[in-house]
Amino acid sequence: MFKVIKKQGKARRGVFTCAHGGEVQTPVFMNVGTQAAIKGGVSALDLKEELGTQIELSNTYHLHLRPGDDVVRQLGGLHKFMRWDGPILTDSGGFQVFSLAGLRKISEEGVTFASHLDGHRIFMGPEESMRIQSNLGSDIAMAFDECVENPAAYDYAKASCERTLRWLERCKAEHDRLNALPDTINPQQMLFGINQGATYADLRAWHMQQIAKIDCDGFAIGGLAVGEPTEVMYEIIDAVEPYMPADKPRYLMGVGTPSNIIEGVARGVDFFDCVMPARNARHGKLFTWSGTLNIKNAKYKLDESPIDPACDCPVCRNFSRAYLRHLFTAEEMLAMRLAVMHNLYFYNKLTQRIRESLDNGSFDAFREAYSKKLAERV
RNA sequence: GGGGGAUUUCCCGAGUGGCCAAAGGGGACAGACUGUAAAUCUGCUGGCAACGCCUUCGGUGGUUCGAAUCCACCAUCCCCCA
Repeated sequence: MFKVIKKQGKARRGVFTCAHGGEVQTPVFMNVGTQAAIKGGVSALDLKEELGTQIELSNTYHLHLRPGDDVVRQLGGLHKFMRWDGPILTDSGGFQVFSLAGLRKISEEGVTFASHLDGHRIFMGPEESMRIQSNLGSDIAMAFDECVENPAAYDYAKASCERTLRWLERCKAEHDRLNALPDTINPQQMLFGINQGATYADLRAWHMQQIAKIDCDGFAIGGLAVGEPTEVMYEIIDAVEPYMPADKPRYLMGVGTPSNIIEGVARGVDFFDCVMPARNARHGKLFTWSGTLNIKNAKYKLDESPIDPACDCPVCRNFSRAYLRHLFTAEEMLAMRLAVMHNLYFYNKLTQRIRESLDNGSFDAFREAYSKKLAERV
């Protein structure tokens, strides 16, 4: 269930309702916990109590491998397993078709992976992905797609997105069947379709029109931020957006930087997710309201100020840059935990401020003030 | 007192006549990261008016066209025998 409550240009302020956790305010940034954990030592309790997280995202391929979706099902589903009672979106494994390109083979039926853990063969097609996600009991299941690396040859991109369309039809049928079973973990699980077509506007538009005919609960733009320049990504969003159903949520998968998110909202996107805040945090790159900084830099050795004086996250309220830098230098695991907490809080706060600006009609001013600034170096 | 071994660029440690400003680690410094095979990966680490020059392998003085590498003495440290 999704409702747009306010618009400014193409930007949308909305409310999305899930079986777990009730309402999600959009635009929203989903916090990535691939293996049912936020990397860097952050738990669902931190997400709930400290970081302002609305939705958590986990991964079908990774949880199928370990601990096994059958195990998660026996333990009562992903929500209970990881102690997160808010909404969960599961990615389908389609991204692994891209990220594990050297370890898989694609056919019409689906994809055969060589496990990145031990090399054993795993077959995942649309039906398998839906069954795994049903076992996980997530609130939103993503369709099984092929995420194609950019740049891609036109003919390949065309054949691939045609196949992804056929896969979506199979996903939809299997998803409906699974939701209707009496012992389904989450019978209210929703399904989002995914648009593909590489960097070709005509393929993107055609594909979007086709998948829009299938009764999904939302639609995603996939296959972006995978090699193409940022400007091309924006052009593709602009090319696809007119064909995305206005009454359903739009999700730009795997994106992105704070600026990407602001620009995505300006182009009509409601949902985002990205590993960037967590991964960059683990590597010492932190986001602030005046740009990014690398906390490992020598210049912070004696800096008693917080990471960001304009931030009120638990880390900035308590710890200095000098302390954070020391923790990184000494390779204390607390360094990663604190850094990840700060960056996730920042991203969640970013979308909160975007929502507030949409509520009071000042989104254009917000975009003007921050879109470029957040990409600068402090 | 006698015998043997060692001293290398921030640290450890290769190098025993020219291909050596000197391998390889570490550390330091800096960068990358976009639906997570990432607590990972990359670059850089004597100086300069830099396609070349200058200084540097414990110190001083030699041998040689040429020395971190060979010789002499000195300094410091380690081991063995008294």
